[in-house]
Amino acid sequence: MKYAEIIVDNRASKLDRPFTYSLNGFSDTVRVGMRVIVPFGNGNKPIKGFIIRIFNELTEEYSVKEIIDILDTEPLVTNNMIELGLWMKEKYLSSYLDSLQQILPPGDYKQINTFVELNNNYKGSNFTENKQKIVDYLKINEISLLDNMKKDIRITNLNFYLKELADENIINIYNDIKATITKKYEKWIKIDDSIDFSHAIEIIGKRAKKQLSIYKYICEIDEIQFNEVIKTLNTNSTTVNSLKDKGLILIFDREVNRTPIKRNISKYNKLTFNPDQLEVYNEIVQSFDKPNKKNFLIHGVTGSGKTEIYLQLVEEMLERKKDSIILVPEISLTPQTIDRFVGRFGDEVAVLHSKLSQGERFDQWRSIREGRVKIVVGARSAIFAPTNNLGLIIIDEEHEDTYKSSQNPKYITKEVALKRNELENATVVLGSATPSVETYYTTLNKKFKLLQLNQRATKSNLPKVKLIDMREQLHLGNRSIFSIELHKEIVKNLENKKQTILFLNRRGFSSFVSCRSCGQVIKCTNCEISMTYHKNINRLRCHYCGKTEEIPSICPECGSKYIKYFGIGTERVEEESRRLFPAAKIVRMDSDTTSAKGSFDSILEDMKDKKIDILIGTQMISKGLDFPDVTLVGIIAADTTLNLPDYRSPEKAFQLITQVAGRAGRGDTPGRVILQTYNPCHYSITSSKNQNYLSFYNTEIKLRKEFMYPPFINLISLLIYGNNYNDVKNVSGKIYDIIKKYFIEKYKDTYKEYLIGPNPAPIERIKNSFRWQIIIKACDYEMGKLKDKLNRVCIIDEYKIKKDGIKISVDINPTNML
DNA sequence: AGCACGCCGACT
DNA sequence: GTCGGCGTGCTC
Repeated sequence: MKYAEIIVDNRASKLDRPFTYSLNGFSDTVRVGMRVIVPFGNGNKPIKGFIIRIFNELTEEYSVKEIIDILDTEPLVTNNMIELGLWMKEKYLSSYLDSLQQILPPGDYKQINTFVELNNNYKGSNFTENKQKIVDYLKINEISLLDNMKKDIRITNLNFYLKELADENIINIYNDIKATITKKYEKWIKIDDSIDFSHAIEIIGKRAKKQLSIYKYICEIDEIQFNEVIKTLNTNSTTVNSLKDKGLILIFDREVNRTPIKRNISKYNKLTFNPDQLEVYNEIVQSFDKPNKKNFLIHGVTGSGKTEIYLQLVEEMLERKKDSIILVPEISLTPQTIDRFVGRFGDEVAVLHSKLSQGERFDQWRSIREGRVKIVVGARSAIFAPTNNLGLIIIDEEHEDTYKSSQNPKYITKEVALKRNELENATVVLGSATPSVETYYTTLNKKFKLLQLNQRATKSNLPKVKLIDMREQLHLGNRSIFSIELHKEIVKNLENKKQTILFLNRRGFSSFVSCRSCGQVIKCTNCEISMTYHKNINRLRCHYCGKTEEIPSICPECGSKYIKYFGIGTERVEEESRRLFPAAKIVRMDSDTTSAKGSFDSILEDMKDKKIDILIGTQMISKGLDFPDVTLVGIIAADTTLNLPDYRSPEKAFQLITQVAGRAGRGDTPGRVILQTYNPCHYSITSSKNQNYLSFYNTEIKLRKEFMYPPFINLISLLIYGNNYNDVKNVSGKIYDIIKKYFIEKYKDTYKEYLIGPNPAPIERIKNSFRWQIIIKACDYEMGKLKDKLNRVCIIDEYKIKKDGIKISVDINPTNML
């Protein structure tokens, strides 16, 4: 007899474990990776399940049920991918379902429905009241979906009565798999013109205020997507539907274009390597033929031509009939990057990025699974691309935060890539101008082979960086956001018809607003975060929950009139630039100006065509952009990232400055960088001035060792959050006490160095949710035991400490500790 | 998370 | 005897 371990499709944490079923009649056809329908629970409700293991002998005695049906004719994914998913579950303490979701095809394209109908030749009457209700319902509705039935007749134990009726042969119950059409249509709304406005207002009535505002809104724009109305007006489908019921709007289906943006991408021709590039390339290619594959880190300065190496490695893979996955951070998944791969390899590339619709994503996934494309370019989740014969994984800009998933499973892409390689015997190549401290450390410890590119590919020199101490500017009487030097350089650049990039890692106009009389800072009422002034909407905005608010004219705390704006954002930089350089063409690029689809691309297009003199932006402009006419980069305030309460902030500051500086002087004219700071002596700043990675690394790694931070130790962050402050605090305390026992045993009275908390998180409240934190420091060898403990305390909730509305997030080696 | 079971109290 | 309400415990 054969049995299968099945993960059942139910999000309850208590059900997140394998259940064993007998395969019985399906033994021959069923395989690991297929979905099945199984009877579950007391009522044997048919639900979906996913097979993760098949075996022959039952080791424990318990009654097993038989599976009802198989949903797939072929496994959805390979065994390797399932193993990868199960590995992630252990590694990052996530649920089975969350981990498997990553490796399964995007979206659920089949649904199971249970139907109920009256038996044609049923006889009988004199039912008890509840049974009569059911029979009456079925007389009207004929074949009914069980789910709908439950909504319509509210009887407790409905299933019990249904079962009795079925046993008495009065009704039939069966389940059916209904293929939901892969999303080709979207719901749209338009106004029914046959009703004039004033009449419509009458129909809506005085009480339905929300409906009125929706109606007015749609009147203005004529046609709009259903979901968009709900999102922008912050309403729900019921409210919108009631307008439909009143006959005022029409809801119709519109076909969605499933082909991802097909622009005319010109051929991107093969470039000739310089000697450095060739050496790196050869070293990697030679390793392909060796039985024990090596992994590599390419540490190459900005503009050293890493992309061309990637391209030719991929080409080599194609010749070997093997697949490649190229990962890039989402923000550098710009048309520029895509163009290079599509321009070189054409239709053989699948591009996976966050702007794809569900259907597009599914199409791409399938074309990879079916072997129609052999190259995948995408953001972090592309590491799960279902390639058939993987040979190479490239992770570009390896140090980027976006390679750490913020949702469960909170995986680290690099680690997943290494695991995939282990399973499929491929090669991993990491690339960065500023490798993460952890990666560099492991590289020096021989986990990767270090390959260096110290020259720019075009032989242009790295830009000269000039450090400006902004405190001195103040002494000189310059209170502008531009130092005298930066101002001079911009003027010079404008005269020479060269392009300038101004970088500031903060959007909005001013970073906070406070009262000069009492010092009160205006904070978001949902989050414990100071609000940012946005001049274009003339309101305050919270960058965490997005809420906007009027600017108070008097201080809400003390009533004084002296409200003042402090700190600068990109909007302010834009305004100052326009004032100082009225003739220049100035464009600001941050998430406020690029929310509309295509605006990002069009700004880059304008930049390329030299329609822009000064580009102002946030992180968004720090990565991957390659414009030969940018000769000046101004970093308005290098300190913004430096002062965050996170052990990684010096590293992030160094990386950001180096990356931004690298945008300058990529063409023939040498580049200049003006770096304005209030901390000119900080090692992050001085190292980035000289673009000296090693000097930064050597200082940083010493500090990490001294203060016990990764890579010398693992950090585990437990975040306990919920709307009730006391519950959050109490649950945090209880968790802490349980873990404390474990740590005291081990470390006696020094345990507080390894178990920190429970404390309010640096951001105490987000969207009205209170947040407490426990930080654990753990060595590699004790991770297994500790994770098991955490799993039982926080996830399975063995000690029954969870409360309704309280959630716990476990993050193994988080990148974001706020 | 459902769902059934068991117990209790209300209503008939 | 029948039903609803609520607490508890289980799901291969």
